[in-house]
Amino acid sequence: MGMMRNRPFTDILARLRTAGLRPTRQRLALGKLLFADGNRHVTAEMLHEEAVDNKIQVSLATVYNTLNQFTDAGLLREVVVESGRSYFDTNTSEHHHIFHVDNGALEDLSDDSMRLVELPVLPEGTQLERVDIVIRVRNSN
Amino acid sequence: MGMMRNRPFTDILARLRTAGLRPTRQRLALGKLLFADGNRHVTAEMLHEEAVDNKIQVSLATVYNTLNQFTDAGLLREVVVESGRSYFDTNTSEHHHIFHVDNGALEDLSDDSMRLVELPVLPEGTQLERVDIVIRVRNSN
DNA sequence: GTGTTTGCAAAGTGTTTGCAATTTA
DNA sequence: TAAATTGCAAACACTTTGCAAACAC
Repeated sequence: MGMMRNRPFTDILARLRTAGLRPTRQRLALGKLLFADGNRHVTAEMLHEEAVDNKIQVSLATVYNTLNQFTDAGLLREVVVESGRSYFDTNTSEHHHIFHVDNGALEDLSDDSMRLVELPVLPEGTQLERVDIVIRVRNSN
Repeated sequence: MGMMRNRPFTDILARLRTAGLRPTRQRLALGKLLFADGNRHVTAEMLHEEAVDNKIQVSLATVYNTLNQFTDAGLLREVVVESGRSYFDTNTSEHHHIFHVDNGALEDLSDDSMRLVELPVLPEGTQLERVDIVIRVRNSN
């Protein structure tokens, strides 16, 4: 039972080690914020603000670097919904998104609620990297 | 037959008028580049370069402004495939895209080659704005 | 100790904006 | 001539980078 308490932290330590990233104070703290509470979608700005609010001393540049390193290591996935802002998703499995254009909120979509009938024929000499589906919604009032 | 030659230009003049945009030299020239040859996907930078190559005197700022005005007027549609770069599509009907991650090329997908089984249930209080599907491919060698 | 990571500030992208000069109607 | 548009340069938002100081192992 007591072990449960520490699982997130321990988990992150292991994740970083596996990814070949030194578990520095900043990476551990950011990882804790990112992975402790299930699926999250954050921008660098959002995560930095959250870190500051939690009295974690880390620069915005390091947040950017960390998000990119986590993404390269497969711990995060980048989601493109708006030009000029990068979102990072803690859910790296294949799935799609709902994007709220009014407030910039992004949520996962359970994969089974939606699926493509069939993939189109890909252009000659290309291979599929991934299919991105974004359902864009706005407040209906 | 002779009339065919001028159709694109005349068409653009009419489009601009309908959209309430004064048909200035720059807008007409950019519109001609955009709409003369069927469906195109351009960034501001690309269109500006093309204009310069065609001896059309227009500033990059005006290209940006024009692309935004055309988009607001429904003559273009913005497509988000990469954070940090905006693409504009001359095809404003409902359709999806193939994005070549290696070279940044973007192409339309015929709508019938692909379709969603069903839309997910939208969050309470929201309405659908649009569904964006991007098939990301890379060179397979 | 050695190599890695951090933080800052500076530089880099892509895009928007203020305003005087120009153009359109 | 009145109102809209252009072009430039400056400002912007977001992101990356160079390098000295701090840190991990």
